Amino acid sequence: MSGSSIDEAANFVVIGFKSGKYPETMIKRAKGVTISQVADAAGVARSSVSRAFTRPDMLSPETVDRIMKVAETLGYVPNHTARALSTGRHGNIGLIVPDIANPFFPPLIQAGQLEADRSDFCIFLGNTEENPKQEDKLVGRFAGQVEGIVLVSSRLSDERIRAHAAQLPLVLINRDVDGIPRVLIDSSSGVRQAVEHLAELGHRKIVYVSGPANSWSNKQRRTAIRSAASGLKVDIETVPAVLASYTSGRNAVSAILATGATAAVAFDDLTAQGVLAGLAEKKVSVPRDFSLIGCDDVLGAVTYPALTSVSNRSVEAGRVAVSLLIEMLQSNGIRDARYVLQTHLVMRETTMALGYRAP
Amino acid sequence: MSGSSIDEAANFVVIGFKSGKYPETMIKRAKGVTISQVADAAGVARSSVSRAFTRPDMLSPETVDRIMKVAETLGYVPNHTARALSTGRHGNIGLIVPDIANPFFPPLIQAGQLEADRSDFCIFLGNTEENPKQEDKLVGRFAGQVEGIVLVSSRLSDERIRAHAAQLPLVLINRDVDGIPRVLIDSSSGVRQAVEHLAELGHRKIVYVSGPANSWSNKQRRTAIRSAASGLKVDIETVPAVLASYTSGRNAVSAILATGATAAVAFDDLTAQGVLAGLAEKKVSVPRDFSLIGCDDVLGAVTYPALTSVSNRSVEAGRVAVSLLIEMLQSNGIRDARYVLQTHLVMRETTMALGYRAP
DNA sequence: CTGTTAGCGCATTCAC
DNA sequence: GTGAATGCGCTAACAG
Repeated sequence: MSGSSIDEAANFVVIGFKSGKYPETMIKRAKGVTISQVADAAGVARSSVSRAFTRPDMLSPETVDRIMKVAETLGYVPNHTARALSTGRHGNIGLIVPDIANPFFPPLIQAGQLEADRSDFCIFLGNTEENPKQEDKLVGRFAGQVEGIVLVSSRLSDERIRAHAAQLPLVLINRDVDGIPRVLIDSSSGVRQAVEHLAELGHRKIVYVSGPANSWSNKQRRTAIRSAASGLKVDIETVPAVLASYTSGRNAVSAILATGATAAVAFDDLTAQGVLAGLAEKKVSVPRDFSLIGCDDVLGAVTYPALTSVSNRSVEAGRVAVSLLIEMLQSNGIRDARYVLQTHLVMRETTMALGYRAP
Repeated sequence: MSGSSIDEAANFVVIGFKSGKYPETMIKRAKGVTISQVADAAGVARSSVSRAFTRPDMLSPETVDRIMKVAETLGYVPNHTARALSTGRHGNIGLIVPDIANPFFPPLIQAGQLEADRSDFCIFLGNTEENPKQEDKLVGRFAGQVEGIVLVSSRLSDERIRAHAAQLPLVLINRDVDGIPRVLIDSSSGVRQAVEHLAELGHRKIVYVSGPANSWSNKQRRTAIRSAASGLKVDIETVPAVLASYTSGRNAVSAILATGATAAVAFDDLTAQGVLAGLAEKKVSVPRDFSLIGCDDVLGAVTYPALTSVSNRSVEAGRVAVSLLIEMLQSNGIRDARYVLQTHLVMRETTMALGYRAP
């Protein structure tokens, strides 16, 4: 293994391992049948073979048929790379996210993938680990081989984003840069509903368990909560959770209870889940003693008690962004589009009327 | 919008939308600075520019320096596609998974991505939606532009897998096809520990809430549970859950309780979470009245009560598979490797000694 | 309808 | 150490 990185994979067991090559039959890879070989075998010009695959309508049906048959038997498959060099179009788009492991993104990626597939585009996936430098690097690396890029929750500065947009078609998700096509998930609408819901239930003091300070969404949510509360005779207190995570939510519980609030809205579902655990530790029952609402609805339906949360629209965001990008690519036009997806409250089992509590 | 798919995105609001082109400064894309332009500007031959980027050691340091400087100011960036056509290597690998939205895969993808990045490879992501035909299609589409592919939990037949492997380097995860390099996550070791753990706690009747019938992992886990139980004086009953999901777990609860068992091991964490919810509905307290163990450890740490589960090793699997593939690519050799990653029980809060229960 | 001719941008022999 | 030619596999005018 010559000190390869695989060696570092501690704790594995190699059951079978044969070094050396495969038997003759397996090592032989179809080393790329070219268009010329097909042309020769079919007795036509190379361009006809090309046409048979790209514009069959330009050829007589019989010719197409014959070429296809020969291609089939020869095992010819068009070389995507060569085609791309010639046409300048490779049918690939890039999708760059900050953190695949965050449950918010996979559905978005999936939806984007599906949409790309509908137009026969392949997806390059990039994960920036929340690192702007890595993001820059990925965009550069993708640049040569994708026709456009969807940047999700970019951590780049507006300047860098503009710079990249000057190089190739770009669509943004959850980032509002003027002049660059973007789709925004407006969680404020859902957050507002959350506050109204809690107010209706009789809660008069609500705490917002905040998320990462540099997050666009966090800012948006905090603002929305404040503005919603101001018209409703309810007090808002903010408790920071440092990171958007389970543990920080759990750690925030003491501070939350200290405020005397009877309900909380958390920056996201992970944080809410942490709060839930912390509350249980302190024998505070949800929703009987305390109401809790999450955001992004990524865990709500699969945990117990089922978490009331704000919908995320990430599926639509992924779909619309990719669709928008492909449309730009195909029409070769750029449009200053700004889609805003509204969210709403998804009611489940973690909220309850205040009156229910022993007075 | 001419009836584009974006129109179908119900429930969105377009706040700003200007059709037409960008102002001059924005529509002008750097239409690809070529090696020739750099050569001219630097007063050298095209080949020298090429060398400056690929084999700087073949040029005098001053020349390299001058070329690089010119390239920089011109904004030249090597065209990946053209290079690929010329060299036959494009530095891309494909990663195909059945379902990105399943929380089991994202960490695996992330790890693979990270590993690829270390060797400057880009990743094509494919999502098959659990559909073999889609998987076949993706492999074909990728074939022209990746050097190798990692197939995760492939739903393809052994024959199809072999056929693809004859076309390009392939590495399998959780699929045991002889002759194809593969990395397997052996959940049986962890499941065995789970049974032993429950036995030590005094449980004498355990039910296995099974997963999808056609799943390699499900088969493996069920077998492991049986064999572990046989040496420990504990009874195993199997309750099917049809799908590996929250709702099917929730629906299985009646059947589970009907067996008279005092503990359960679920096919995966999602199912376990469903069981947890179903149990709570029936006022059965976990872990006081009933012990529960999940599999894959994807939710355990972020839910309440924290779920005892079997580790998944998906991160290592992704890392090792990609590393293996890249090694194959670079050494141009194929090896019949078979890595088996052992799992173990991760104890949290959903199991408890039977004796604790009121007798 | 189909064949001919040029490149796409780069890496890579060869010479010098 | 550097320049000049050739080709990777394919598409796209341009003729016929």
